[in-house]
Amino acid sequence: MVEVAALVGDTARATMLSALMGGQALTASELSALARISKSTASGHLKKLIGARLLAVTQKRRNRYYRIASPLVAKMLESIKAVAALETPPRYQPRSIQNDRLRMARTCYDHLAGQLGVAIADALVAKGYIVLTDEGGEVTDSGAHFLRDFGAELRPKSRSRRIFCRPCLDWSERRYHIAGLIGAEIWRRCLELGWLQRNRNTRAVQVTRTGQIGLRDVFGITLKLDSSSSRSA
Amino acid sequence: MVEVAALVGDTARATMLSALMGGQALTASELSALARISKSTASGHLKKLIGARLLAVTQKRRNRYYRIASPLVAKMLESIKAVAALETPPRYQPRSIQNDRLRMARTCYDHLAGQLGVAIADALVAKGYIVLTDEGGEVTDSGAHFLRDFGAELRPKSRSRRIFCRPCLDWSERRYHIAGLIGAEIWRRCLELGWLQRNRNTRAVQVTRTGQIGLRDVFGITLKLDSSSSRSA
DNA sequence: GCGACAGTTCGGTATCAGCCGAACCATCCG
DNA sequence: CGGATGGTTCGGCTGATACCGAACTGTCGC
Repeated sequence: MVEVAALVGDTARATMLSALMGGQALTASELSALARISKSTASGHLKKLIGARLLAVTQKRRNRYYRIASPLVAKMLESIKAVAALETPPRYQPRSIQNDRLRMARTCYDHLAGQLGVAIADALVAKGYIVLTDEGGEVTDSGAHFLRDFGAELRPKSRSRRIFCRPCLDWSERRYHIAGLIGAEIWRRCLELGWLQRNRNTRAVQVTRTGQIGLRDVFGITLKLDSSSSRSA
Repeated sequence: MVEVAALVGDTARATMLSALMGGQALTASELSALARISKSTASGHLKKLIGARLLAVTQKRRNRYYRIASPLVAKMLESIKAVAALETPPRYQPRSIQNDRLRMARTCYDHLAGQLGVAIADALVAKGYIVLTDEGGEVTDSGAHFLRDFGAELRPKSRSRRIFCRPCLDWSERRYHIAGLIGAEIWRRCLELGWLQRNRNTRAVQVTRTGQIGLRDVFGITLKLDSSSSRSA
């Protein structure tokens, strides 16, 4: 336990892990650049993270692509971030276009987060398609129908008839969005439909023109795309 | 995020936090003894943990009682422990009566864990009283009936009709047990009935004579109380 | 083969954070 | 009041570890 936390408890390593929480695999060089440390230092850090099985790596051509080793690790990082967000006084970080983009829409390992993630969760709850509390979530019958129409693959993993969806506390919004199988499927499908696009080296997500229309028509979500985010309260 | 993880990433502090995960509030002296550090060092650590809102403190007479600040923090520690347990090669820690007791039955913040916790979860699942997957859990109608008969208070927090129960990955058993509202209620009721007893300064839980009978009759659980735990695979 | 690029290893430096004991403050109890 | 107990603050010590540059390995593409 100590070792794991200590690994996350270093700025350079935490930066790398955060970047990888975007869900994309990144190379050692990219990670060293993001963390603003020399390649040699980064190499050492990555070695430790691999050793502790927080990261996994695959060699492709002459690059080594690092990624979060498992959903369990992702969940842990989520929960650490959630606690850290609580602790931080309400708005300490300076506003910047970068931060605003992240607050707007970003990926969280394998699902959507930020205002968009929360908006989708809210919309589905409002329509009675899912039930979501801080202890758990579930897709209703009508919700399963709707999501299947949307194009999501909803095989419940185990034998259980129910399709659960895990709530994930959003550090920027302090509200829940949808993680787990359902969250991953929604994100996958949005990509597939060309509604959303990811940018390399950042967790921020772009909403395309068709995406704006689609999100409005299907989910009933209208996005205020200018950085007029309120953050009130 | 870094700060929070760094706080947990120190042996002395992690020991204290682990002890407090037993659910009981402990004094500074007790914590310093458990972590085997001087009072002055412990005082410094506790100050930091309070500052970061990982712990909360209440003064009672001339003692200061420290406790985990919130369920969110508890959840975070759980998840760190879960990852750490995966990483650790299967059975590195030496067997001891202490460890065996902990593996047998212990508290995890506000609910039961260890073989007993898993056994209860298994029993409830087998009888169709709850549904439990790695993404979430829920009490069925018959389960709600059963648990109410048992004496648990089952008010769903929000308006939603459903009663969720959060699954918590057990580091010693590598299986899920029941956390959240339901888990807390079961533990509370077991204490109330005198089935279980807690020991000061340890997370290990004692099963009383009546507890053995009650667990067998109500939940259908027979406990092998000798330390013949298998841990096979 | 030969630059160019990706990544690791090694040696040396320096900072940081944990640790303790002693002194100190506060509360309790006889 | 005075000794005992619980806890914090302070100053000084020390070990751990993050950091870098330079040298090295290996792979790619021309």
